[in-house]
Amino acid sequence: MYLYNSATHKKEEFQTHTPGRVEMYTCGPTVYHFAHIGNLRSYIMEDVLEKYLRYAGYEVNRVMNITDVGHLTSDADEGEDKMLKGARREHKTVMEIAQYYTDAFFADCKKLNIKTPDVVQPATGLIPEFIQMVSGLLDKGYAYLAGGNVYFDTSKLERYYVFNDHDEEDLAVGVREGVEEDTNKRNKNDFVLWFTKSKFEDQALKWDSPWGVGYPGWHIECSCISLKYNGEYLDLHCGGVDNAFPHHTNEIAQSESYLGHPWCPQWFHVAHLNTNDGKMSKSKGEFLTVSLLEEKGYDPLAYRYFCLQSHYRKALVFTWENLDNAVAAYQKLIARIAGLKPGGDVDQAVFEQYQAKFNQVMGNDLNTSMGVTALFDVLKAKTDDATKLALIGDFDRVLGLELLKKAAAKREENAKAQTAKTEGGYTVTGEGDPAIDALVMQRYEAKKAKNFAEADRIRDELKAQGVEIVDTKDGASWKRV
RNA sequence: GGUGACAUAGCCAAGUGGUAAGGCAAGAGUCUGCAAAACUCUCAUUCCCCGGUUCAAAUCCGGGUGUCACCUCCA
Repeated sequence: MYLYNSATHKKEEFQTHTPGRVEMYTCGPTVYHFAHIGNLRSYIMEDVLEKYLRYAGYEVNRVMNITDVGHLTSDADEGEDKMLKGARREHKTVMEIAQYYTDAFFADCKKLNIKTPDVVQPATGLIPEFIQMVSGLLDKGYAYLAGGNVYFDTSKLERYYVFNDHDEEDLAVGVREGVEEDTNKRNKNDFVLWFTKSKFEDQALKWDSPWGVGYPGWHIECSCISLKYNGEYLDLHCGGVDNAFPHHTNEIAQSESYLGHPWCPQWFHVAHLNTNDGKMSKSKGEFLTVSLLEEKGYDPLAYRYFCLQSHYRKALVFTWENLDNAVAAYQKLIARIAGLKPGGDVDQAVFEQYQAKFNQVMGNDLNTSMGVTALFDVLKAKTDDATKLALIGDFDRVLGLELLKKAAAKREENAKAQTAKTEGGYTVTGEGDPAIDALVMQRYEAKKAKNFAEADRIRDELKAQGVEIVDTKDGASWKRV
């Protein structure tokens, strides 16, 4: 497969350290609040990537961290810990908050059909390992103590800016009001590995360490968790684009300095979900969650479809109109699949032909938009329904839209309609409610008498009850919607 | 100020040098008393702009412009 690699700025053939096996790491959520649908876009695309890798025959070991400590609102030893902020907002302990939002995160993932990673590791569960790594970096001379904190010395590296061509001189520090430069730092981009001194005194979670009681910096957790569960050679690291600098840059600095050899050659960055005025963000206050979509009557999987229609490396603009567009497309797709008749033999030649095409587009930098198009191509293909259903089921192992399941449910719903009444060649089919059958028949009588006002009145009355009439060739059918 | 990504119809988009896929929306038709649903058809001489290379450019090169992101915590 070919994947765009943000470390080299090129599309490259995907390679693994151990043939056939992918060591994959994905940055997980900071569990101080609900994930918004912009956050979830990344997890959806990573999920599709993981599923495609498995589909393509790789064995995948996917690791994800849960940031439940040490995530400052700023890198400059300033501001508040996000976890603590969340806890204070809700009058709960930090650990209660972490558990609550971790559960909420995975509940959202489930609704979006995002597979839980093979390993999920909360940062607070690995403190001794963090300390060991920080000690190692100090021993090797890559870190220094200043003002009570341990910092990573970026000047010790030959190449620190791996994702872009920053010139240290040009980096703006404290761009935003209220962020002060940390004067303990020797270089502009040095970052904290371990805090013992913080400007806020009531940090809830603290651990003893060789440098005093404190807590880890944000970046160390990902390096350390990956090292523990993926081993010394990581194949693929994923995350949102905003993490490329400084978070991923710092991870590389730490990991390679500690290990003494190259660490992860391939980086997969997902672009943001934007609103009309820039990216969706928690710091802006209002944000959309999966629950909110559900409250508004949206199927979370329609949002997944919305994301798949676009490419992961392209900013996607969220508007309700765009989502409605996706909902219509998703529902039509399901309705068309529901119209296919299950059973019968699969035409192997046709199956392989279409499968190869799907494989090719998905293997081309995860072209999900073309992957979705492949579904429509199958529907239009000149082959039998059994083959079409088999292909759709096969593609959906990667796309994760639960197409067969939804189509089967729809088919079942349609089957509930049973012949209820036939009079004078006019057949009313419905879900088995004689009262409604009678009304539909009354409407027919009114139509026959050219009393269209009455006929429309009955249609409106049924609609108010949530019953939809569909006129057919020789009668009418109704269903509850 | 620096760095990076992106720019194709009303919207989401494919396209990786050979003459603009697909989906949604819209319009027309069939059906219908009308509507809905369904089905059929239509819908970019042109790909942000200006140059260049080439028999041939949305695709390659140079120069602009615009949008977004990162340099603060964010997916």
